[in-house]
Amino acid sequence: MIPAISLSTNVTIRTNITVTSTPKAHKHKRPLNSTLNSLTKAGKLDEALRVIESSSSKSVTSEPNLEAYSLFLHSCISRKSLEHGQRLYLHLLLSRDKGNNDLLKNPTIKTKFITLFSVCGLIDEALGVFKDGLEHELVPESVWVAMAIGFSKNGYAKEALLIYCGMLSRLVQPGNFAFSMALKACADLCELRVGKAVHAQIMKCNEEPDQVVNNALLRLYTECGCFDEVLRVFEEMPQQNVVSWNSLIAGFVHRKQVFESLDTFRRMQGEGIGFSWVTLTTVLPICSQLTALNSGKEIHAQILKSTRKPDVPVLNSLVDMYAKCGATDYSRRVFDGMQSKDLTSWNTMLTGYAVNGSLQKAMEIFNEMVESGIRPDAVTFIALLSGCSHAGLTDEGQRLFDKMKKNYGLSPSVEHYACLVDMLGRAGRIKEALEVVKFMPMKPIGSVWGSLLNSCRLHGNVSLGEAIAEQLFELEPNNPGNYVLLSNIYANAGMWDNVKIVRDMMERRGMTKEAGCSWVQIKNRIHTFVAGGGFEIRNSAEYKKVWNQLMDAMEEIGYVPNTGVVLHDVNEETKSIWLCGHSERLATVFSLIHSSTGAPIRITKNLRVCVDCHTWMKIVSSVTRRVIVLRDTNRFHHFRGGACSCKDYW
DNA sequence: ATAGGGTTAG
Repeated sequence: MIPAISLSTNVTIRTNITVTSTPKAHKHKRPLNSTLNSLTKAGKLDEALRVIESSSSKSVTSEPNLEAYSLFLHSCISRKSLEHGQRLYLHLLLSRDKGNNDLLKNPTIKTKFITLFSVCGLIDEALGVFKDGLEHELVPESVWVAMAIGFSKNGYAKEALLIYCGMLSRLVQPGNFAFSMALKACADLCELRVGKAVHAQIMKCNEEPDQVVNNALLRLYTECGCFDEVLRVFEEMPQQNVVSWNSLIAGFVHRKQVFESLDTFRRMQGEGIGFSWVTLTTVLPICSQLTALNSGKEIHAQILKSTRKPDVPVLNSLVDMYAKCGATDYSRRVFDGMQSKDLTSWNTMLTGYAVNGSLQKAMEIFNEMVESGIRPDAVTFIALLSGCSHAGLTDEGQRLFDKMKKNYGLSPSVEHYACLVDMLGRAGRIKEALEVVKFMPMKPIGSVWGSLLNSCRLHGNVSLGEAIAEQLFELEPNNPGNYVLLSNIYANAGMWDNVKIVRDMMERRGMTKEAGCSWVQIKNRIHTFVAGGGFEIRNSAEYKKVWNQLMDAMEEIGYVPNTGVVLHDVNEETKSIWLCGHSERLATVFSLIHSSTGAPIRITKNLRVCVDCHTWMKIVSSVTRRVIVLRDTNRFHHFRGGACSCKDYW
């Protein structure tokens, strides 16, 4: 923890700045400094230190000069070599005690020590250097900025902002460096009010704000959701660079305007700005979200064409993009080609397999990961546990849950307990699931009750479902999904009166079931279908032809629609007509018409797939001999030859 | 010395 910084404001400000004079030129000094500099430049820091340490034993006048120490410290910072820096610090302290020139007072040296300690994570030490003599000297901007950056980089945005305030209270005039640092701190804290105050100071300042300051403003307003301000700063700044454009894209992502963000990315290419790895790590997750495999592949091609080496985060998001498009083979190829991997790389690959139902492969990745010395974290286990849950591997999942604490020292969070409860409930072991809820060390969150409610639906347990729903309605009164689950339970039991009661309750509370919506990317366009809509397409001759062919083939197989999934009390015929209008079916037929033969069809749905559509898709995959990958809110379904990878367990 | 980033859940 950081000690509270006390920056007393009632300090007499001295007008005469203490300038530390550099040691006077001496005939022995030059050779000493040049040896020191060449040792430092060669990276021989140990030898350099020996020269420094022995210099003081001879005579005062042979002390190395400021530039030599500066260069040495610069090298320590870029190598994050704490040890060498600490030894120099000690040396200077001793030298000061002997009454020599106090170089620790020098702003350049001070700045470098603060930076070194903070890049090494020793923020207390950095603060010590900063505070040393703070009361008695007029400290220039650079030192304040270095300290603030130190706090900021170590995750202490509030402290960074306090440093900025301290600087103002000492009447030190902030420049562009200080402004951008302060804006970053405000952005990290979502401190719009302070951020706007800094913006005002910038406008009043004589110095023109540079590109970095403008970009920091862009991020501040993006983070705080002030999109109008983002657009204004973007338009008004004299020149936008990649970072500015990245902020603009992030701004659209923030507002969930995913199509606009993709358009902005395209515009940026059109204007010859190009992209940076950060651009791609902003855009690739959009492709993941949209299952826009074609766009994702295009970006992959850009990466391959680039002469620069992609960094780990870009490749991680590429692995994720392919996985979210249901193409784990591609993910694996990228993953295997990575020269260095971090924890996220492993988690992403593992999660990709888990959500696509390849739990065996996920376990293989897990074992490889452990063997190569990477410590799994909480995310690793959430992926594994939810994977086990979906695959129905309850025993394996329970073993992992125990192993998590015993072998890896990770105490399970609510989310891990939610997975465990889900796993037991799905397997029909609802009593055990309830026991877990009773004895878990924290209060259950909505998702825990939610998964229990879903288990009641899967296993037709009406009375328990009612009890759980009551809890849930209190906890999450405005989540329509919970009401839909309860009415599903009633509908499956044929209790149509109760279905109506739930529906009326929803209406009274002003809630509507989210409309089913599916989409698919064909070439570069994403086509969206809403349940019961898409009439222009459904009335086309092409659509009718394909639809009728499918219906004939299905009738031959003996498919009968399962109308139980339609929750409204209408006659059987209307119910089956409504089923035909389910969005995933519209998207499927559309894809059959417009995609190239042989290629898998990839559809994404905003809700859970309904039982009847699931059956329907299995048959379509069989009669058309096409692979259909359907991603719903829960998991992936890979339909192939009449069967689904989820083994009807979801 | 200053601005921009990726993974998990019913």
